[in-house]
Amino acid sequence: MASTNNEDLFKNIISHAKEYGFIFQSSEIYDGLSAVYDYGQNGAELKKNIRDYWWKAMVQMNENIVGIDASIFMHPTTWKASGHVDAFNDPLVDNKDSKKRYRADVLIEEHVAKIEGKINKEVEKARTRFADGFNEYTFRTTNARVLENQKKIDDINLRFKAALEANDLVEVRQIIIDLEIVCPISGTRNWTDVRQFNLMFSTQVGSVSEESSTIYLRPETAQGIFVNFLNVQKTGRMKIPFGIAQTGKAFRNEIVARQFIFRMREFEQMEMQYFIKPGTEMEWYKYWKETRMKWHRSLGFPESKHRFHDHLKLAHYANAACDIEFEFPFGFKELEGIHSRTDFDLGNHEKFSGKKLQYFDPELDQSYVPYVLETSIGLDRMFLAILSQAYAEEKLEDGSERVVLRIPFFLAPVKCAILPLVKKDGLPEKAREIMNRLRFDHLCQYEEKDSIGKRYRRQDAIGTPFCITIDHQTLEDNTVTIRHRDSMLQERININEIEKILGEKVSMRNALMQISE
RNA sequence: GCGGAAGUAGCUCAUUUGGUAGAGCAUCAGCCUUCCAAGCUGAGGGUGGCCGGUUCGAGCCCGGUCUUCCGCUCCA
Repeated sequence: MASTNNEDLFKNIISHAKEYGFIFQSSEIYDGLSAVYDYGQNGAELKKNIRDYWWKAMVQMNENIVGIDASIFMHPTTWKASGHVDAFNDPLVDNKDSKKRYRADVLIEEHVAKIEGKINKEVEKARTRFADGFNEYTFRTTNARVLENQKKIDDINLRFKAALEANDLVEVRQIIIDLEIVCPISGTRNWTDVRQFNLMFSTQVGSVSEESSTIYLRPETAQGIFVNFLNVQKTGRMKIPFGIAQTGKAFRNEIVARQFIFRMREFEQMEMQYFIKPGTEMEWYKYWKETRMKWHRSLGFPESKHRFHDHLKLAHYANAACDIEFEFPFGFKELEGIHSRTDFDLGNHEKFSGKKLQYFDPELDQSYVPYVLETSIGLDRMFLAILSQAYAEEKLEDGSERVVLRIPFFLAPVKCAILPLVKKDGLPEKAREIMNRLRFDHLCQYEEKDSIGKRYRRQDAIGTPFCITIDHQTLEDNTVTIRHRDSMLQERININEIEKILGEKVSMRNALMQISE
């Protein structure tokens, strides 16, 4: 049972998640559906609590951030404007010998880079030869070998661009063959056809197929915010800088979707788009990097578990971008992205919709398209991060073992278990009384079956922070024991103190205070 | 998608040249009443992932298919 390495550990976490009602595979009775998962009774609670914590940290704690809930269906032009129709298509090609898959555009770009390398070598050689009298510009524009290579590059780029624009995949393959590009692994030119993978799911609107039109399930929630920028700004009388937050499902037809709920075809995002004055983006980029990292750190996990990863290669819409990575059992992986999106999105929506999406800045006495700073976190990934960090297999002093989920108290699915020590002598009745008081504020569980030790372990396994046990002494002096999940220690307290203690311990308040410092 | 491994009860696994499926834990009922899992008695639960082939006979051999895990790749 005990995990000896990270691979075992991850497997055990997955089994634990299923065994205790956190995550089930979708449509399991039909053999499941690849890369789609369902949240069970405890998973749904944990997920909701994470979402709530994010929402409160972003919307409730910031006067200038408001939340919306946009639809999953959007006008198809949205995705032309956002660049997803074009940029989310990767032409892929396999080498039949090495069985490795490559992006066709990357193969061609790398080939071009090689030729550029040749040119640079030529330039450097000349520089040493001519010493002081060397003029790089003249050399680059007159040297025969340089010109020849430069023409090669220009020709390739021209041909490749034309092929992409015409969506001519046969031509893309022909380019690879003509350039005699070989697979770095096998060294052969034995390529399959180039295939296109559209990462957006499409469906039909309209009941009759002839009248229907194709629309997409959104691949990101952000566009629902951009198209509502003016609605919210005007009706909320928002002044720049201000933010719009949203949580919701998004869909991507991943070629390879794996690693449990880390990469799913249907997933939930928590995004906030912060609208700012152009030119201030680096300032806000820095601010939100720090602010979002604080949020992650407020969960009390070891500092070494999080790190920033700055993007060198930027997406089509960004001028600066980084990830907050978390060390999952399978390594450091992206949890949240922070992107400076410039005016790319609003600018394009202006272009495609013909509507002005601008903000009048009274200080500057002029209108502009705001710049956007995005924070985008995967809720399911956050769930997995918390689950894998919380999961612990412990060896106790008496030699026995327990599995405990050390979930931060305020995120735990069940906050408190009410346990009569035995199933008679009026203890169940007393326990029910307490349960009926606590249920107004917290999700509690009442359990009377099995030995008390077994019941404690079951609560540990789902991460319940507190167990209230009613024993014979309770009937005499109105006291109970409260047992702490992490230390397994017990205290005897008066029944009237339970609500206060529990209220303080499981409150989100402490964490929120930590991030607003 | 490609390559490798795997799929038998809710979970972990057994059934060894192919002869019509078993254990522990879990679940449920009853007994016991005990502050950190594994006390006693009994019960339910499987068309062996699915489809097909070989065979008198397939959980076991063969083919296909689905799903999961690992590697390649991408992203939240």
